[in-house]
Amino acid sequence: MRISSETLRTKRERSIAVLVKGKEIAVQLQTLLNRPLRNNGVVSAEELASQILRSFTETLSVLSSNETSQIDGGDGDGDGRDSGASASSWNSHEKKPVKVKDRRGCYKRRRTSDSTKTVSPTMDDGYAWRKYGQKNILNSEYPRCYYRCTHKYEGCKATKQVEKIKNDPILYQTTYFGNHSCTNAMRAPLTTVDSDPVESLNYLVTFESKITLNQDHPSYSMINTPSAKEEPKQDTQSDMSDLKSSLEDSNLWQKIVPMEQKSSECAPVWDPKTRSYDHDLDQEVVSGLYSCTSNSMDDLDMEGIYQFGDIENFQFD
DNA sequence: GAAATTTGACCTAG
DNA sequence: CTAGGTCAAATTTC
Repeated sequence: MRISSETLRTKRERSIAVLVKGKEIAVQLQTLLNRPLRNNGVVSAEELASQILRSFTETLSVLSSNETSQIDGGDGDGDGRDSGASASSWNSHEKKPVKVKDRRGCYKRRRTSDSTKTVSPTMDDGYAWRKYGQKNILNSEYPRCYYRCTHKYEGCKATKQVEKIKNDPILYQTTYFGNHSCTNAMRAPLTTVDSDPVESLNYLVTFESKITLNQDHPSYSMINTPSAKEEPKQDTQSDMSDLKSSLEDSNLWQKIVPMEQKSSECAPVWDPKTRSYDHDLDQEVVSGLYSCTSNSMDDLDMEGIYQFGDIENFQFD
Protein backbone atom coordinates (compact mmCIF):
# COMPACT_ATOMS: atom_id res chain seq x y z
CA MET A 1 0.00 0.00 0.00
CA ARG A 2 1.33 3.38 -0.97
CA ILE A 3 0.79 6.64 0.74
CA SER A 4 -1.02 9.25 -1.26
CA SER A 5 0.87 12.41 -2.00
CA GLU A 6 -1.90 14.33 -0.31
CA THR A 7 -1.36 12.41 2.91
CA LEU A 8 2.33 13.13 2.69
CA ARG A 9 1.72 16.80 2.17
CA THR A 10 -0.55 16.89 5.17
CA LYS A 11 2.10 15.22 7.26
CA ARG A 12 4.68 17.72 6.10
CA GLU A 13 2.45 20.62 6.88
CA ARG A 14 1.68 19.29 10.29
CA SER A 15 5.33 18.63 10.93
CA ILE A 16 6.32 22.10 9.87
CA ALA A 17 3.60 23.68 11.93
CA VAL A 18 4.61 21.82 15.06
CA LEU A 19 8.30 22.50 14.50
CA VAL A 20 7.65 26.18 13.98
CA LYS A 21 5.74 26.23 17.20
CA GLY A 22 8.68 24.50 18.84
CA LYS A 23 10.96 27.16 17.53
CA GLU A 24 8.85 29.90 19.00
CA ILE A 25 8.79 28.21 22.37
CA ALA A 26 12.53 27.62 22.20
CA VAL A 27 13.09 31.31 21.60
CA GLN A 28 10.98 32.11 24.62
CA LEU A 29 12.94 29.62 26.63
CA GLN A 30 16.18 31.14 25.50
CA THR A 31 15.00 34.53 26.61
CA LEU A 32 14.14 33.10 29.98
CA LEU A 33 17.40 31.27 30.37
CA ASN A 34 19.41 34.33 29.53
CA ARG A 35 18.00 36.00 32.59
CA PRO A 36 19.31 34.93 35.97
CA LEU A 37 16.00 35.04 37.82
CA ARG A 38 13.26 32.58 37.33
CA ASN A 39 9.59 33.18 36.79
CA ASN A 40 9.97 36.57 35.25
CA GLY A 41 7.50 35.58 32.60
CA VAL A 42 4.10 34.07 32.66
CA VAL A 43 5.38 30.64 31.75
CA SER A 44 8.16 28.87 33.59
CA ALA A 45 11.28 27.64 31.85
CA GLU A 46 10.36 24.10 32.82
CA GLU A 47 7.02 24.36 31.17
CA LEU A 48 8.47 25.88 28.04
CA ALA A 49 11.02 23.14 27.78
CA SER A 50 8.33 20.59 28.25
CA GLN A 51 6.24 22.18 25.52
CA ILE A 52 9.22 22.03 23.20
CA LEU A 53 9.64 18.40 23.94
CA ARG A 54 6.04 17.68 23.14
CA SER A 55 6.14 19.63 19.91
CA PHE A 56 9.13 17.74 18.70
CA THR A 57 7.88 14.43 19.97
CA GLU A 58 4.64 14.90 18.06
CA THR A 59 6.55 15.78 14.95
CA LEU A 60 8.77 12.78 15.24
CA SER A 61 5.73 10.66 15.76
CA VAL A 62 4.14 12.02 12.60
CA LEU A 63 7.29 11.64 10.56
CA SER A 64 8.04 8.17 11.74
CA SER A 65 4.58 6.71 11.57
CA ASN A 66 3.61 4.42 8.77
CA GLU A 67 0.62 5.59 6.84
CA THR A 68 -2.26 5.68 9.27
CA SER A 69 0.07 4.82 12.12
CA GLN A 70 -2.68 2.82 13.62
CA ILE A 71 -1.26 0.25 15.90
CA ASP A 72 -3.12 -2.87 16.68
CA GLY A 73 -6.34 -1.10 16.35
CA GLY A 74 -8.54 -4.11 15.93
CA ASP A 75 -9.68 -6.49 18.51
CA GLY A 76 -8.60 -5.00 21.73
CA ASP A 77 -4.91 -5.93 21.78
CA GLY A 78 -5.37 -8.66 24.28
CA ASP A 79 -5.05 -6.47 27.28
CA GLY A 80 -8.66 -5.63 27.56
CA ARG A 81 -9.31 -7.56 30.69
CA ASP A 82 -10.46 -5.80 33.75
CA SER A 83 -8.02 -6.03 36.57
CA GLY A 84 -10.65 -5.60 39.17
CA ALA A 85 -12.09 -9.02 39.84
CA SER A 86 -9.31 -11.23 40.97
CA ALA A 87 -10.24 -14.50 42.52
CA SER A 88 -7.99 -14.74 45.50
CA SER A 89 -5.68 -17.63 45.05
CA TRP A 90 -3.02 -17.35 47.67
CA ASN A 91 -2.76 -19.20 50.89
CA SER A 92 -2.14 -16.68 53.65
CA HIS A 93 0.82 -18.56 55.08
CA GLU A 94 2.50 -20.15 52.12
CA LYS A 95 3.88 -18.20 49.26
CA LYS A 96 2.29 -20.57 46.84
CA PRO A 97 -0.92 -20.28 44.99
CA VAL A 98 -3.57 -22.57 46.39
CA LYS A 99 -5.28 -22.65 43.07
CA VAL A 100 -4.09 -21.32 39.79
CA LYS A 101 -6.26 -18.59 38.37
CA ASP A 102 -7.87 -19.39 35.13
CA ARG A 103 -6.34 -16.81 32.85
CA ARG A 104 -6.11 -18.94 29.77
CA GLY A 105 -6.74 -16.94 26.68
CA CYS A 106 -7.10 -13.80 28.68
CA TYR A 107 -4.68 -11.86 26.51
CA LYS A 108 -2.94 -12.06 23.21
CA ARG A 109 0.73 -11.66 22.80
CA ARG A 110 1.57 -8.47 21.05
CA ARG A 111 2.90 -8.53 17.53
CA THR A 112 6.44 -7.31 17.26
CA SER A 113 5.72 -5.08 14.31
CA ASP A 114 3.92 -1.75 14.47
CA SER A 115 6.32 -0.34 16.95
CA THR A 116 8.49 2.72 17.05
CA LYS A 117 11.91 2.68 18.61
CA THR A 118 13.74 5.64 20.01
CA VAL A 119 17.04 6.07 21.75
CA SER A 120 17.42 8.64 24.45
CA PRO A 121 19.62 9.43 27.43
CA THR A 122 16.53 9.67 29.58
CA MET A 123 13.58 7.37 30.03
CA ASP A 124 11.15 10.20 30.36
CA ASP A 125 9.16 11.37 27.37
CA GLY A 126 6.54 13.65 28.86
CA TYR A 127 3.92 11.00 29.39
CA ALA A 128 2.97 9.31 32.59
CA TRP A 129 3.86 5.63 32.54
CA ARG A 130 3.30 2.87 35.01
CA LYS A 131 5.65 -0.03 35.18
CA TYR A 132 3.98 -3.41 35.05
CA GLY A 133 6.80 -5.80 34.50
CA GLN A 134 10.46 -6.45 34.01
CA LYS A 135 12.21 -9.30 32.29
CA ASN A 136 15.72 -10.45 31.71
CA ILE A 137 16.15 -10.89 28.00
CA LEU A 138 18.25 -13.60 26.46
CA ASN A 139 21.66 -12.36 25.32
CA SER A 140 20.89 -8.98 26.75
CA GLU A 141 22.96 -7.55 29.53
CA TYR A 142 20.17 -5.42 30.90
CA PRO A 143 16.58 -6.26 31.80
CA ARG A 144 13.70 -4.95 29.76
CA CYS A 145 11.12 -2.91 31.62
CA TYR A 146 7.48 -2.83 30.58
CA TYR A 147 5.38 0.27 31.01
CA ARG A 148 1.81 1.16 30.16
CA CYS A 149 0.13 4.51 30.18
CA THR A 150 -1.05 5.62 33.61
CA HIS A 151 -4.40 6.33 31.97
CA LYS A 152 -4.89 2.77 30.82
CA TYR A 153 -8.16 2.51 32.67
CA GLU A 154 -9.40 5.60 30.92
CA GLY A 155 -8.88 3.80 27.67
CA CYS A 156 -5.34 4.70 26.70
CA LYS A 157 -3.62 1.66 25.25
CA ALA A 158 -0.13 3.04 24.82
CA THR A 159 2.66 0.88 26.17
CA LYS A 160 6.40 1.00 25.95
CA GLN A 161 9.41 -1.15 26.65
CA VAL A 162 12.61 0.35 27.92
CA GLU A 163 16.02 -1.22 28.07
CA LYS A 164 19.54 0.02 28.29
CA ILE A 165 21.65 -0.33 25.20
CA LYS A 166 24.28 -2.96 25.53
CA ASN A 167 27.11 -1.01 23.93
CA ASP A 168 26.01 2.32 25.27
CA PRO A 169 24.38 1.83 28.65
CA ILE A 170 23.93 5.51 29.32
CA LEU A 171 21.28 5.42 26.64
CA TYR A 172 17.88 3.85 26.81
CA GLN A 173 16.19 2.23 23.88
CA THR A 174 12.45 2.71 24.13
CA THR A 175 10.00 0.81 22.00
CA TYR A 176 6.53 2.31 21.82
CA PHE A 177 3.40 0.33 21.08
CA GLY A 178 0.04 1.86 20.46
CA ASN A 179 -0.97 5.48 20.47
CA HIS A 180 -1.93 7.61 23.41
CA SER A 181 -5.64 8.14 23.37
CA CYS A 182 -5.42 10.17 26.53
CA THR A 183 -5.62 13.91 25.95
CA ASN A 184 -3.08 16.51 26.96
CA ALA A 185 -5.12 17.28 29.99
CA MET A 186 -4.83 13.69 31.04
CA ARG A 187 -1.09 13.61 30.73
CA ALA A 188 1.17 13.58 33.65
CA PRO A 189 1.35 16.84 35.53
CA LEU A 190 4.71 18.50 35.18
CA THR A 191 5.72 17.64 38.66
CA THR A 192 7.95 14.71 38.00
CA VAL A 193 11.03 14.91 35.90
CA ASP A 194 9.41 17.56 33.78
CA SER A 195 9.85 20.02 36.54
CA ASP A 196 13.59 19.85 36.55
CA PRO A 197 15.11 22.56 34.45
CA VAL A 198 18.10 20.40 33.76
CA GLU A 199 15.95 17.48 32.90
CA SER A 200 13.99 19.69 30.60
CA LEU A 201 17.17 20.62 28.84
CA ASN A 202 17.80 16.98 28.59
CA TYR A 203 14.67 16.75 26.50
CA LEU A 204 16.27 18.92 23.90
CA VAL A 205 19.16 16.58 23.85
CA THR A 206 16.79 13.66 23.68
CA PHE A 207 15.16 15.11 20.64
CA GLU A 208 18.49 15.60 19.02
CA SER A 209 19.64 12.16 19.88
CA LYS A 210 16.66 10.66 18.19
CA ILE A 211 17.15 12.17 14.82
CA THR A 212 20.81 12.56 14.16
CA LEU A 213 24.04 10.72 13.80
CA ASN A 214 22.31 7.79 12.34
CA GLN A 215 25.25 6.50 10.43
CA ASP A 216 28.12 7.46 12.66
CA HIS A 217 26.58 6.20 15.81
CA PRO A 218 23.88 3.66 15.41
CA SER A 219 22.65 4.28 18.91
CA TYR A 220 21.62 7.82 18.21
CA SER A 221 18.80 7.17 15.91
CA MET A 222 15.12 7.04 15.67
CA ILE A 223 14.01 3.88 14.11
CA ASN A 224 10.65 3.04 12.78
CA THR A 225 10.43 -0.69 12.73
CA PRO A 226 8.11 -2.06 10.13
CA SER A 227 9.48 -5.46 11.12
CA ALA A 228 12.64 -6.77 9.64
CA LYS A 229 11.03 -8.54 6.73
CA GLU A 230 8.88 -5.67 5.62
CA GLU A 231 10.09 -3.53 2.79
CA PRO A 232 10.91 0.03 3.68
CA LYS A 233 8.22 2.52 2.81
CA GLN A 234 10.13 4.53 0.29
CA ASP A 235 8.06 7.66 0.49
CA THR A 236 8.19 8.19 4.20
CA GLN A 237 11.70 6.91 4.50
CA SER A 238 13.06 9.43 2.08
CA ASP A 239 11.18 12.22 3.76
CA MET A 240 12.57 11.21 7.07
CA SER A 241 16.11 11.04 5.79
CA ASP A 242 15.71 14.46 4.20
CA LEU A 243 14.69 15.93 7.48
CA LYS A 244 17.35 14.03 9.33
CA SER A 245 20.14 15.18 7.08
CA SER A 246 18.93 18.71 7.37
CA LEU A 247 18.97 18.54 11.11
CA GLU A 248 22.28 16.77 11.24
CA ASP A 249 23.85 19.97 10.06
CA SER A 250 23.00 21.59 13.32
CA ASN A 251 25.24 19.12 15.10
CA LEU A 252 23.50 19.94 18.32
CA TRP A 253 24.48 16.90 20.23
CA GLN A 254 28.06 17.98 20.49
CA LYS A 255 27.24 21.64 20.95
CA ILE A 256 24.69 21.43 23.69
CA VAL A 257 25.98 18.56 25.74
CA PRO A 258 29.63 18.63 26.68
CA MET A 259 29.35 15.23 28.31
CA GLU A 260 33.09 14.95 28.71
CA GLN A 261 33.12 18.07 30.77
CA LYS A 262 31.33 16.40 33.61
CA SER A 263 32.41 18.35 36.65
CA SER A 264 31.52 17.34 40.14
CA GLU A 265 31.75 20.87 41.54
CA CYS A 266 28.73 21.98 39.60
CA ALA A 267 25.65 21.96 41.74
CA PRO A 268 22.13 21.46 40.55
CA VAL A 269 20.07 24.55 40.26
CA TRP A 270 16.92 23.21 41.83
CA ASP A 271 16.11 22.06 45.31
CA PRO A 272 17.68 18.66 45.79
CA LYS A 273 15.29 17.85 48.61
CA THR A 274 12.36 17.73 46.33
CA ARG A 275 14.05 15.69 43.66
CA SER A 276 16.71 13.09 43.61
CA TYR A 277 18.12 11.07 40.84
CA ASP A 278 17.23 7.58 41.61
CA HIS A 279 19.74 5.93 39.41
CA ASP A 280 23.27 6.69 38.58
CA LEU A 281 22.89 6.66 34.84
CA ASP A 282 20.62 9.64 34.91
CA GLN A 283 23.03 11.20 37.30
CA GLU A 284 25.78 10.84 34.81
CA VAL A 285 23.83 12.25 31.98
CA VAL A 286 22.53 15.15 33.95
CA SER A 287 25.80 15.98 35.59
CA GLY A 288 27.12 16.57 32.13
CA LEU A 289 24.48 19.18 31.84
CA TYR A 290 25.28 20.78 35.14
CA SER A 291 28.29 22.28 33.52
CA CYS A 292 25.96 23.94 31.10
CA THR A 293 23.81 25.48 33.73
CA SER A 294 26.22 26.37 36.48
CA ASN A 295 28.27 29.15 34.95
CA SER A 296 25.18 30.98 33.92
CA MET A 297 23.96 29.89 30.58
CA ASP A 298 27.04 31.19 28.83
CA ASP A 299 28.46 27.73 28.60
CA LEU A 300 25.50 26.61 26.65
CA ASP A 301 25.85 27.24 23.00
CA MET A 302 22.54 28.80 22.25
CA GLU A 303 23.40 28.85 18.61
CA GLY A 304 22.61 25.21 18.66
CA ILE A 305 19.15 25.95 19.93
CA TYR A 306 18.74 28.65 17.32
CA GLN A 307 19.38 26.00 14.79
CA PHE A 308 16.29 24.18 15.85
CA GLY A 309 14.61 27.18 14.38
CA ASP A 310 16.24 26.63 11.06
CA ILE A 311 13.93 23.72 10.68
CA GLU A 312 11.42 26.32 9.68
CA ASN A 313 13.50 27.14 6.64
CA PHE A 314 13.92 23.58 5.68
CA GLN A 315 12.59 22.93 2.22
CA PHE A 316 10.75 19.81 1.40
CA ASP A 317 11.18 18.76 -2.15
C1' DG B 1 -4.35 4.81 52.49
C1' DA B 2 -3.49 5.31 47.70
C1' DA B 3 -0.39 4.85 44.10
C1' DA B 4 3.66 2.85 42.21
C1' DT B 5 6.96 -0.84 41.91
C1' DT B 6 8.64 -5.55 42.39
C1' DT B 7 8.53 -10.15 41.27
C1' DG B 8 7.16 -14.88 40.39
C1' DA B 9 3.63 -17.24 37.94
C1' DC B 10 0.95 -17.58 34.01
C1' DC B 11 0.28 -17.54 29.13
C1' DT B 12 1.22 -17.53 24.10
C1' DA B 13 3.73 -16.67 19.58
C1' DG B 14 7.17 -18.49 17.10
C1' DC C 1 9.60 -26.05 23.98
C1' DT C 2 11.25 -21.57 25.04
C1' DA C 3 11.61 -16.63 25.24
C1' DG C 4 9.22 -12.93 26.16
C1' DG C 5 4.81 -10.28 27.39
C1' DT C 6 1.34 -9.76 31.01
C1' DC C 7 -0.98 -10.39 35.38
C1' DA C 8 -1.64 -9.53 40.07
C1' DA C 9 -0.32 -10.19 45.07
C1' DA C 10 3.09 -8.40 47.92
C1' DT C 11 5.89 -4.76 49.00
C1' DT C 12 7.50 -0.11 48.95
C1' DT C 13 6.97 4.77 48.63
C1' DC C 14 4.77 9.01 49.34
